[in-house]
Order: sequence, then C-alpha cells, then structure tokens
Amino acid sequence: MLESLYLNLGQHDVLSEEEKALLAGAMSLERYLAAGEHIVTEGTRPIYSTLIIDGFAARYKVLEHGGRQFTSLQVAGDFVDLHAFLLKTMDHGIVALSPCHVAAAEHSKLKTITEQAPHLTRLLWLNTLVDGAIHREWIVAMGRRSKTSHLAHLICELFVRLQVVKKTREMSFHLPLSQAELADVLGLSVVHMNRVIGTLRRMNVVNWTNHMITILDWERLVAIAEFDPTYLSMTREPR
Amino acid sequence: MLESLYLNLGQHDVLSEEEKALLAGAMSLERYLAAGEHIVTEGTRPIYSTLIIDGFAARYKVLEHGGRQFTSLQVAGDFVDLHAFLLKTMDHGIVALSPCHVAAAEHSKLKTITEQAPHLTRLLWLNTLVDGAIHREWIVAMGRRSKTSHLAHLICELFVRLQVVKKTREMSFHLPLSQAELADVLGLSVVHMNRVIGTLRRMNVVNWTNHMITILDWERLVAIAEFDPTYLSMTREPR
DNA sequence: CGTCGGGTTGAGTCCATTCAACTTCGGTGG
DNA sequence: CCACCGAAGTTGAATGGACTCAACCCGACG
Repeated sequence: MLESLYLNLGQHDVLSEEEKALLAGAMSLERYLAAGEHIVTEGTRPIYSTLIIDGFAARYKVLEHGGRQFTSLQVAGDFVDLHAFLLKTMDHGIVALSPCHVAAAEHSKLKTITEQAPHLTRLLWLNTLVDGAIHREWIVAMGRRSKTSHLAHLICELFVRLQVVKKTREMSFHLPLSQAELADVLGLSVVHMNRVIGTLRRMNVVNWTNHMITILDWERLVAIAEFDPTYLSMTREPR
Repeated sequence: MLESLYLNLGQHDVLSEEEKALLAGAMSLERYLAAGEHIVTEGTRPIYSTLIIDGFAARYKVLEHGGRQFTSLQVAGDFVDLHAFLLKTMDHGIVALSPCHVAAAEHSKLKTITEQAPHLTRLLWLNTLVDGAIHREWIVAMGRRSKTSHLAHLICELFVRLQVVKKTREMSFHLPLSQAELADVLGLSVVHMNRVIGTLRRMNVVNWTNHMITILDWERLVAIAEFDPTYLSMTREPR
C-alpha cells in the first residue's frame, strides 16, 4: 500500500527495511476522497499529515477578487502537507483533483521518527526540500518562460515524477485536470490556456486527448521547456 | 555574530543555550563578499552551507535566451543554501546583492546535529519549510496578483522579515536592489518595473529614494498586497 | 430532447514588452 | 575645476501578447 511512498523516498537514497517498517507504523486512517473534495483547509492546524497513495491533488491559495492559484501538484507517493508537521498552521488549502486514495501520519509519530531515526528524518526533510526545488522551478517558469515553454516544462516535470512512482505507460500518462484547473496552475485565463495547449498540439510534440497525454517528441519537448531534471534530485546517494 | 541567526530561528520556538552553542560550533570560515560576487555556483556540490550574517543575497536561475529569474531574496539570519546539505547538487546559483558578511557551516557538522539534536534539527528543517512557504506565496503573486499588488506584497514581506532580525528603523528599511534586479524578482522588463514602482509612489503608500524604502501607509499597503503573514510562521510555539 | 460543463474560436481592449531617447548622478582623469 | 563617462533611472511610442466578452460546439446525462 505504501509502495509509491517507498518509490518516492527511495529514489534519493537507499531505504532500509527498518525504515519502511517505521513509516508503515506511522501511517493510519486510510480513506478515499472524491474529486473536488478538500483534503486540508486553509487556516486549520492538522494533527496529521496526508500521503497520497493514488490520485492527484493540489495546494492552492485564493485571492479576494476570485482568483485561485495552485502552488503545487501532488501525485501518488507525495506527502501533501508534510510541512504542516512543523509549520503547524496551514497557510493554504489542499484539494483532490481526482478521486484520491490517501493515508494519514500522525504528527506525534513523525516527531518520534525525528527523535529515533535520523536518517529517515533526513529523507523526509529531503522530501520537503524537493518540494521547494519544484516551487523554485515554477517561479522561473512563471517569471521568465513563455507560456508554451511553461506548459511544456510542466508536462516534462509531471512525466518524470510519475515515472518514479510507476504511473506512466510508455510515453503516456493520465492528467485529470480540466483546462480551467490548468489555467490556475500557469496563472492564465481559461481561454488563453486553451490556446497554449493548442500551440503545443499543433507543434506535434504531444497528443492530448481527454486527459491522456502522450509525448510524441521528448527531445523537442525538453528543448521547448529547457527542462533540466537536476532539481528533482533523482540520484540515489547517501543523504 | 550569530545574533541574526538566533533571532531568525528563535522567532518560531525557544532556542536553548545548548542549541545556540551547537550552532556556533558548526559555523566556521567567516568571510566578506562584494556586491555581485557569486556565493554558490549552479551545478556544484558544496560541502558547507552559507549563512548571511549581514547583507542581501538572492537565488537565481538563468535561461538560454538571456533571462534571469530570482527565486528568493535572502537577508541577515538566512541560510542561503541549507537545502544543499541534503539536495547535494545546486540546481541554481546564489549571488550577493550587496556587500555581504557570511559564515559557513560544514555539512558534516549539520549531519551530526541531525543525529544528536532532534529539536534543533526540526528548527533547521522548519527554516527550510518557511523558505518553501515564501516560494508558494511568490508563485501566487506571479500568477494571480497585479504587478502593483505583487510589488506591494514583496515590500510587506521584506519589511516583516527584516523586522525579525532588527534590520528596520521605524517604518523604513534599506533595499539595495537596482530596478533591473527587482525586475528579475517580479519577472518584468526593467521599463515596466520602473512604471510599477512609479504607481506605488504616486499612490503615496511608500517613499522610495535611493534604496531606502519608507512605508507611509502600512494598512493600505497590506490591503493592496492582500498580505497575510501567516505563511512566515512567526509564532513562538513548540515545534 | 434539453441541459450543463468543458472545450474551442473570434473580436476588441488593455497590459507589458521592445526600442529608443534622454536625464540624473557619482566617479574619474585631464 | 570641469569635462567626460557609465550606470541607473525615467519617459514616449509602437508592437505584440494576454485578457475579457461572447458565441458556439460537443458529449454526457437526466
């Protein structure tokens, strides 16, 4: 059941059997959510952190005049709010973008891990650091990439992340977001989002039909996106 | 010498004398940098992390066609590359934006802290989590705020962060960035950056003359920015 | 068969960019 | 002393990208 978490943490360093057992012991409260349900609400102080076993979720903030911005996309194997373990108060909400299978890890148990398992602690810490690295890459994309390049970059990133947890097939993966939701990722209007997707399609680098994306020309997509996966820290080495 | 670090970490939770001593013991290699000097280079694998004792620095990425984007601004008391302790390879560069007084903490000593001082480890982890929270707020600003609001938000954030480390005086603080550098923060052209600064000035919410910013109307600035400091986790509580 | 959410397309407006000129100010050397 | 220079800031005009408003299509579903 925690296979995707092991794959996620294990991509950075070797995860021992004892550590897997510790993680399994910290998890409880497995549940299923429908698309659109709120996993965590802004302003609350959760006492456990939520792991996605399967499905898509997103962190978001809402502004006064109706605008919503997603600040991250979370896939299988991701702790959506591991940071709340130490930040305490949620400064943003988290919503399920597809039906989600999740489990919870009580903060008290995570604290015990920090006191008894330094290496596992470092791996969990690292997990939140990769989150930060992804955020930085998004900032660059929003600030200095063309919209087409930004979208290409997102596709590259998602493909690589989903590959780690074995959620791709060949060069395809399932992306359950509507164009309105994607617009809230890139910070665009829905209409323009549609046009940007259109240009990528017309360039014949991706095939994108009812939420299934097939990458037709990886090399070119990477070139358009200027994608360099270094920030995802996908090398297994002592941490 | 480490006063600003103690203030920074101590804003989130009580920092014991033993913990201060541990931190002091981890620091070495104090040095001074000129504005424009590179503190860390993209692609390298640093063996120590750098703390800013005084000055301004920024993380940045450069794109092929000349664009540069800052992904964070670092002030006194900030570890500019604490994340490199676990991420290992730098996926971005760090540059001094003013003359900087810095110190270094060897990664081997940080590792010892993770093995012997769980509470201090959590505080350092937390420090990187606040980094992430700031990144998220920047993403929201870039995606969904107007440019004026984005700049207002940046001013609010910097004022509050500098206040924590006692680098403000009344409602003023020193911001050594040129307009070109600020443009690389907001993701704008220099010309437009100038105009956005102009509108804030004309609104009489800030006085901004040769790198000194005075906030004339905090309430209104906060309203323009929709600034909510929750994400900075400035409450002292057990972590 | 009608409705509704999601996707697509067109037209006009506005915002941000580029290119360009010009100012201000501090520093430096004749 | 001031003449010159370069970096930073400011302003104008024209271009192009992204937005809004609007209409229309389509497939799912009651």
